[in-house]
Amino acid sequence: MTETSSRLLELLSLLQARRDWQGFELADRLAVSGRTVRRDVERLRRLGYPVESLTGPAGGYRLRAGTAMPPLLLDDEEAVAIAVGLRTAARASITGIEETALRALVKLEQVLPARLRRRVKALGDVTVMPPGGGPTIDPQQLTVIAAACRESECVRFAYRSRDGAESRREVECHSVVNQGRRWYLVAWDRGREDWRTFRVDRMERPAATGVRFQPRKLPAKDPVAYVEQSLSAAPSRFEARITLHAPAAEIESSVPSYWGTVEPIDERSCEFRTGDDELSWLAMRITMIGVEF
Amino acid sequence: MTETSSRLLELLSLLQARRDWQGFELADRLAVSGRTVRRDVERLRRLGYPVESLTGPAGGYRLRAGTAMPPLLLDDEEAVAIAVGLRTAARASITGIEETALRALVKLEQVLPARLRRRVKALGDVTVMPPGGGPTIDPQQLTVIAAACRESECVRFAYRSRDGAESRREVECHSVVNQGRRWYLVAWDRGREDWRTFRVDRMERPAATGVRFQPRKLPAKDPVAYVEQSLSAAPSRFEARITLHAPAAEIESSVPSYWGTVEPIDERSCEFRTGDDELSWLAMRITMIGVEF
DNA sequence: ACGGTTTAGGTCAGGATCTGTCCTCAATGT
DNA sequence: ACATTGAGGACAGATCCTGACCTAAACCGT
Repeated sequence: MTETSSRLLELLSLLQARRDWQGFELADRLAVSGRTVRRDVERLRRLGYPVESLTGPAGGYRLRAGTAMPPLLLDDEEAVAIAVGLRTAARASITGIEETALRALVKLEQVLPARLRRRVKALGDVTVMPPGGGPTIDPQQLTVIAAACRESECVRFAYRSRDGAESRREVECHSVVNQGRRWYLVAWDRGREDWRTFRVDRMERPAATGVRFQPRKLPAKDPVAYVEQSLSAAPSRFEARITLHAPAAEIESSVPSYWGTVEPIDERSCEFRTGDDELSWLAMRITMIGVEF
Repeated sequence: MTETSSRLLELLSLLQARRDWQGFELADRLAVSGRTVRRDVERLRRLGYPVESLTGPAGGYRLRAGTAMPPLLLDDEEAVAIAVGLRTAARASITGIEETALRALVKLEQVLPARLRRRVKALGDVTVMPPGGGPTIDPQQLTVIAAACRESECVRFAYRSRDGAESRREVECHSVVNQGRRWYLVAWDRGREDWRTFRVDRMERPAATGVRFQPRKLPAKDPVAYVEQSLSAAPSRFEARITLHAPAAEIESSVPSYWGTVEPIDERSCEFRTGDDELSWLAMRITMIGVEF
């Protein structure tokens, strides 16, 4: 019955909104008898959501952390906060959860009411970019692409390759990969009839075409490996070999591996090889290592 | 019945995990007949969650964005991503949703399984602080305090006042207020028997005592107003009056109001009054305005 | 130690609901 | 035009839900 299910959801919502509830309060809110509340609590427990209870005065019910995530029942404000938080997390490139944040964001955006989506957008526009700049990535673009990957949908966009040549592409999205501060789309290019990786910040107005496709098998162990191999295949415009006055082991542990390779010279210094298309990024990267060179 | 309710939740979960589903797929996954799936979809619709459907080949079901937020059904990864995103959002002090992010975080942390909480903590520890430093705020502390506010629970902590004096406090939490890059707790100090505001970054090891209290009436319109009035009552150590070479209106719109006050001098310049305890923050604030002075 | 409060849960009866089956209809893409 | 897919009415049997009533157990404050 609709009645019972929605009441269970409402009960869950109440238990998330405040920590402690007494039985009669819940019975009141849900407009049922106390006996039914007890039965509902039992139902929730059977569904795997641990509802604690204490007897005696000052007793009551409380939703504890369990082993599985219960469905999160959010109000408008909270939904907006989560959307904004995820956008910044996906853009941050520091925490190591960008891809998951993106996945969660796609899920959220799918069901985010329009009025809330507007608010998220407004807040996102105000957001200050972290100093240092660099190519900005539009989280909106990212979610469009990630959603297309999830749904096996084709995407059309204009692409500006590294040498500045513009082209129009239509691709079968496979996956989205985050590498340091950059996002890449791994996809089957329908025009070229081959696999390609695209830098998301070089894409212009990506849009899902609505056409579905049968997922193909990627010629690599996983998308991350594929991106890595195509990146190393395409050499950078600038390359650097730097002697760092620090042990190789120390550098290796403190510097992300995709920045470059480290080779020991002696006990107290090592050689660091790296490259980039932008000289300023290269310089910044080296200074951020923070050792003598 | 447990069966029906959990099936509805699972259906909702499936509809969030992928966009398009055919009836027989859902029937298969849920181990019920197609007729029951149709009935379940109808139930969801009656609960306010808009499930679209298309007939014919290539038809199927799809959960659309509606007017209300459906319960979010997250897997472990996504829950961690959201928790981390909210922590950074609460700490960012740039988007204007810090307090709501904190509220959502409290709700999430209440039900976050222990193994996920560990992962969030590990990720949070790695997180790089934004350059510029400043007193760091532990999101963990914030959630403890915010939860105490929500539950009307007392909190005990050691406090280091501005002049360096240490004291132990036990307070009845009223609310948490974000002002620019700072967080304040508005609370009734049980020892002093009066209202106080505490800077969260000056608090040491806050912990809920478990004691509940009857909420008192705050002697101000709202907590934000209270914090503002107690901040202006406690003058800063350094004060500055700066002549800016830009119209007053422009400054007012581009600078947060809590930084200071703006008074026009003539059409092309204005006076900006501000103050802070730390000279370096004051300097940074002025340079961040980004106009001649 | 005791009484009051609060949750736990068994039982019962009547009513409501759910499910699968069967069938017909409508929409849509090939 | 046809095959596919969703919509939904009808039915029968099984199941479940709810409120009422009652007893037990845990717990707090006095």
